[in-house]
Amino acid sequence: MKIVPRTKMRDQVAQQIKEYILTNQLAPGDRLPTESQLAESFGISRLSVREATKALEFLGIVESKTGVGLTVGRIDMDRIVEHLGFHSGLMDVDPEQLIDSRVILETGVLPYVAQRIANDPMIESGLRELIDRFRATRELKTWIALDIEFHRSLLEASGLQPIVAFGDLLHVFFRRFRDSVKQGGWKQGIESHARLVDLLAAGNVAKATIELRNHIESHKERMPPRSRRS
Amino acid sequence: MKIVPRTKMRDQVAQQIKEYILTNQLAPGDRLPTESQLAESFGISRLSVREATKALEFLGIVESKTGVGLTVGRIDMDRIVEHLGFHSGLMDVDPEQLIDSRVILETGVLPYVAQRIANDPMIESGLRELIDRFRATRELKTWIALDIEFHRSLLEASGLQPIVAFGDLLHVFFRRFRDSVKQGGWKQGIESHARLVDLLAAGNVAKATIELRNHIESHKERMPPRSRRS
DNA sequence: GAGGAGTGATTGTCAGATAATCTTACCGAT
DNA sequence: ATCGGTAAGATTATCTGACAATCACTCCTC
Repeated sequence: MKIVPRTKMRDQVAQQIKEYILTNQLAPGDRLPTESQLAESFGISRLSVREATKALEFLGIVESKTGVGLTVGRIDMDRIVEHLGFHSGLMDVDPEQLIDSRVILETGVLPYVAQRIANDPMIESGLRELIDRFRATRELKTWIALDIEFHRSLLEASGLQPIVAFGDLLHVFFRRFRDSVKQGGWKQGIESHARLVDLLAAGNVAKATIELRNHIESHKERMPPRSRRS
Repeated sequence: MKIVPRTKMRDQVAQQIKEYILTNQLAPGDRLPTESQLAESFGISRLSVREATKALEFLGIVESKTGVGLTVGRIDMDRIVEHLGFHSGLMDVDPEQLIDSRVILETGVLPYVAQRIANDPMIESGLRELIDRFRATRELKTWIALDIEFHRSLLEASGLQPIVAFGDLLHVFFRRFRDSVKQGGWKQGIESHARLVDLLAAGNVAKATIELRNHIESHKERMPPRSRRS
């Protein structure tokens, strides 16, 4: 009788590979042992090692190139977000929570954005250029793309990488509702964005916060037909 | 010369499996074709299918049970966070950005927390119980654990699932510096937490925000020995 | 009718082999 | 002597076939 590996073999292997990287202080690009060496050192077949490495490669933790070997992967948030986004159709997050979370992130960065605008005029001109492109467009499709880009640029303007990553993640969940948002305020949105940048450039963070919060929360009214929560 | 399969076989397979789930509108728990069936329908060997499914399983998109088959997986944010957290040792995020991001998340939820405290006394008592345990402990190790739990409970008290998930993610990045934080204010931290709950219970969000911001930012002074940025 | 043994289906793991691709070193031509 | 190409070695990519482990279900027995 064996208390056996409740955890599957490949998970253990994946864990060991990760620990190997950590204990040896490997940096992205560094080489890992070959599949055969790993298999031998772990005392398992090469196939199990492969399944583990393939899974890790899928996550971007390692990279494998034919004829070269395994290397430690570079961070690749996009890849994670892509796969996570797949779940957006499956997981039911309360739409209102998504909006509230967005409010927290975007209004939270405003003080930092205002400060960086004061020190670097390029940031303001970048945002204003986006608004000009807003006013030029007539197509709904491009308008949506610009809207996404604007809000992302806002987060980027804070210089806080983690927040930008969180924003990307949130956005993926939002895609699910994108259709229901389209009928909403259009020109209204443009002017709101413009006012926001004006207020930020003037250093009026308090009013900018109110402006942005109203802008985002205006989505609440026209988003959830109903939420089917258990 | 062939422009041919730039993308590796298993990535194509993984993509096709994901599309299969989408086009057939499968919900978590629904069964997928067997590995053999997938292999045959894709015209490849079962092993390649396996590598794809194993990778997807690693991400939590599918689940496989011996003797049963493949089923569509349920969302598992913890799993993603676990693997993402691994990158924290590799990617060098500016410690100051981590702190700023924390400030945004935790102060951002305070209005929601205050509102929920007003409606549900259980939330306040939960936080106060944590503080009591703070005062009872003498060990640094448990103190750190409690500190983590307190800040997580704060985010949870907002009822915003996405923000809690982001907080978990941030926390993983923080682990790297945990050692350097330990010498910092100890009793000081307890009292700060206590004051925070008092202010929230009184509905004074503005002062609570200031209290929390100061508390978190106090870490800045004793965190970064140096950052080796390229 | 209920419970247990058996059977089939499916995944888990292994071994071995061949193809594709990259690195490196060697060798020849200029 | 230097440059370029080619061949050999190394390593991953993929396939074939097989056997073990586990689970669901049926059927048989009591």
